[in-house]
Amino acid sequence: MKVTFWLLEINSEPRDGKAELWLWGIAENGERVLIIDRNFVGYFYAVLAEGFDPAKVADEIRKAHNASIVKLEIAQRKLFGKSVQTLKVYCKNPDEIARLAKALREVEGIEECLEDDVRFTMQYLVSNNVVPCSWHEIDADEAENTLGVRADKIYLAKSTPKLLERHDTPALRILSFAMTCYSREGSPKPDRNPIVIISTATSNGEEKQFLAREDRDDKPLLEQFIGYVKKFDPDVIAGYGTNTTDWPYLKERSSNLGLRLCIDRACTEPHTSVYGHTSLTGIANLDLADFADEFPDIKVKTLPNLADYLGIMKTTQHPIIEDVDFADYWESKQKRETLKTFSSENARRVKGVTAALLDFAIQLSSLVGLPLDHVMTAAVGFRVEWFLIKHAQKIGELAPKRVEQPYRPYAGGIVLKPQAGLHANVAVLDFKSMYPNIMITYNLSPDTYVPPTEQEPPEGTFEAPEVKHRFRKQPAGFYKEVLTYLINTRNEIRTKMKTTDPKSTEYRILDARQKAVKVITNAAYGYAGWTGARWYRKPVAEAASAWGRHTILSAIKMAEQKGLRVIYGDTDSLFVAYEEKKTQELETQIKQELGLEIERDKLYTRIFFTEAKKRYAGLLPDGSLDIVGLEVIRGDWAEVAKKVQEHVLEIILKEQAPNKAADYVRGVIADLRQKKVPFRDLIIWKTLTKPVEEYKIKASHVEAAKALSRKGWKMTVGDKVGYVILAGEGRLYDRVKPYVFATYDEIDAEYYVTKQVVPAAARVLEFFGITEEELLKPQKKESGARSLMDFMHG
DNA sequence: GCGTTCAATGTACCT
DNA sequence: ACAGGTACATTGAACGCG
Repeated sequence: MKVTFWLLEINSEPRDGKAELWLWGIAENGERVLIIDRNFVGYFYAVLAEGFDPAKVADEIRKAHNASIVKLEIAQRKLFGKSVQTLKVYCKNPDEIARLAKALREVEGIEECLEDDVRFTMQYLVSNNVVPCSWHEIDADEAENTLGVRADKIYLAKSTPKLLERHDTPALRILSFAMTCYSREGSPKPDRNPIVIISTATSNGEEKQFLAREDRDDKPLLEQFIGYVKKFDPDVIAGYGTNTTDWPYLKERSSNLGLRLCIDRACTEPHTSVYGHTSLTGIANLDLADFADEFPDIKVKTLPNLADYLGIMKTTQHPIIEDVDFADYWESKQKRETLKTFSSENARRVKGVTAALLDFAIQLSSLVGLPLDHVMTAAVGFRVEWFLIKHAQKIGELAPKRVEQPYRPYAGGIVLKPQAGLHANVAVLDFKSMYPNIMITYNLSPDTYVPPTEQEPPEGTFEAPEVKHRFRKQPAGFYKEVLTYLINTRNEIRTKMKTTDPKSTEYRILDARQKAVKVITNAAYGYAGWTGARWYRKPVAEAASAWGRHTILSAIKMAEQKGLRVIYGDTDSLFVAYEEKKTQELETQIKQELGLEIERDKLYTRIFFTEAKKRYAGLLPDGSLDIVGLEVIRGDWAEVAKKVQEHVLEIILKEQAPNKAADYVRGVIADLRQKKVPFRDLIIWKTLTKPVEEYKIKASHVEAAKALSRKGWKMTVGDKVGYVILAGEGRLYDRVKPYVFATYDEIDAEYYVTKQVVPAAARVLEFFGITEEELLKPQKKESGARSLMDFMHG
């Protein structure tokens, strides 16, 4: 019979010395189905050296390794665009692939073995064009559920799933949860600290809370939670920080209490898989902490901050409780209620964030071909890479080996020195997807690269400026094909969106899909220059940036010839004193002469530049402020300084009143000294970028991290450490305390005045003749301050 | 021995 | 574990002084 299903998850299971694939899906009628495919045989390619007879080499191999080999095929493939003769070696047991490939590398006539490093499930997906989070049709027989798995129907595959052209998503059952542990000695340890609360919120609107007993016995809690998950039978389980914290904790805690944490659909325990993430058989396990990385605006990546940022739950209205206070809250009768509320709100936050971001994750998964629960944990480079591998398969290109490459940096984009000060009517002209378009235009790709030793091919080459790397004009290279496909696809989606109701589900999915396509498109250049990439070729990235520099420099020349004043520029953007006609002419000329499109992005009513590059603030016609690079948008400055600088910029850009701004700053300084500024505005956050013991110098955030460590808090690389500066003698790093341990009385207000507020304000005001010293003087000084017109350009 | 100078270190940002 | 270009604060050793 024919079964139409949407692929949620995939895993492989050993069976009789072979392996079968389990495809977990949702059928059109809403049934949860497991399709077992026993027909797929894993393989790898043995690339033949030139001049060897494939048949003879194949015979040799058969003789030596007959037991492990199911089938041997002679296959013509491409490697970096070059035609190669290969033997496709099918192995009975996928576990033997790596071993056999290693053995075959020693065989005479075999140059290299490829794709032996692609995991079995991924090989199945890629080679059959089976795509996660997409619909397929398959010919299958229904089988009895003798496996004890949780599925409405089980089928045995009779054919390969056939991908269908549709992008809708079935209604998924989603379980969101949040967990709270009790510990008096820092980070909870599963061998001694109980889980006291687990809160859940499901997609069907149910909310539950599981509590430890009064004696903090959490065995019943765990049993109830496990039972509840089984009963609800989710397709997706979402949480925050679950891969690193919750799942390992739940697993170890269960085991210590003599319980088995079998909540997945095969009734096995969660297993740690590649990328350090947790897999639940038949269920997509989503850790929203991985999603937080998609939002650079969120500086301190916590669940409440993520939910706040997405407008799901404001931290101002639903206050957070710090980890260090959990034990106290649990022990007090009254506070425990607050903690319980906080916990259920966290489950609700998880639910809200999941609802907001799942569309994107699903579309990214279906675009790059990685299963849903892997795609968000995968680093950007791997997302691009899987997309490329999927595409390579379609055109008979082999996935090259990842080869250890020495890191050799190369020149990047050009940044112009800005014309410092205030400007009115400044337009930003941006090159549209500059690097992808350059790669397409000049056919930059590993397979089109012509090394210096090679002769000029008859079809001719594009030669990059400065670096002189050459690329064949024909045929279209791998990157060119992929990027063209991506750009066309995005345009098609965006065209379709124009005729779709913006409130419809379809529109939402299209928008998520075009975003996913954009992410992959924009990451392709970086991928090409990443030494870890399978398709790494330094000249490709180096040529792209060289052409980028050439392009922007040419554009500047053209602008200036037209009398357009260029105020600033960075890599692919030009800031010009806006003149409509000249700007339009420039757009046309650039399109004609450089073959690249530039578009007018923003038009600033006024814009302020410091002397420094990459730092400015502009006022848009709608009255909003765009602040770039300055302290306001940096996560490692105290909030008090950021607020002051933002307000100063607003006064400057909107009212052009530096003295008013200075008075405002003096007011905040006075508040600070009187301790009227909220404590939370004094916290400084910095990331731990390496293990504490590896630092060569004493740094404030490292000292704060050590203090947390001493109290039992586990500090790991990537953690953000929040600390405050205390009054006292000595080096800064000696006057640091994690904010969760500090009281307001200990604070060194003077530090925040002289090292935070004043420098942040002076960064802007110094251009208007107001120095740090003047800001520190209690009274405003009328004389000497010049009129703003003296600072205005044009 | 003490203050000053400056390269090194570290973080976070921009495109 | 996608690229390079940039600003800035703080540390800590070298430096200068005499």
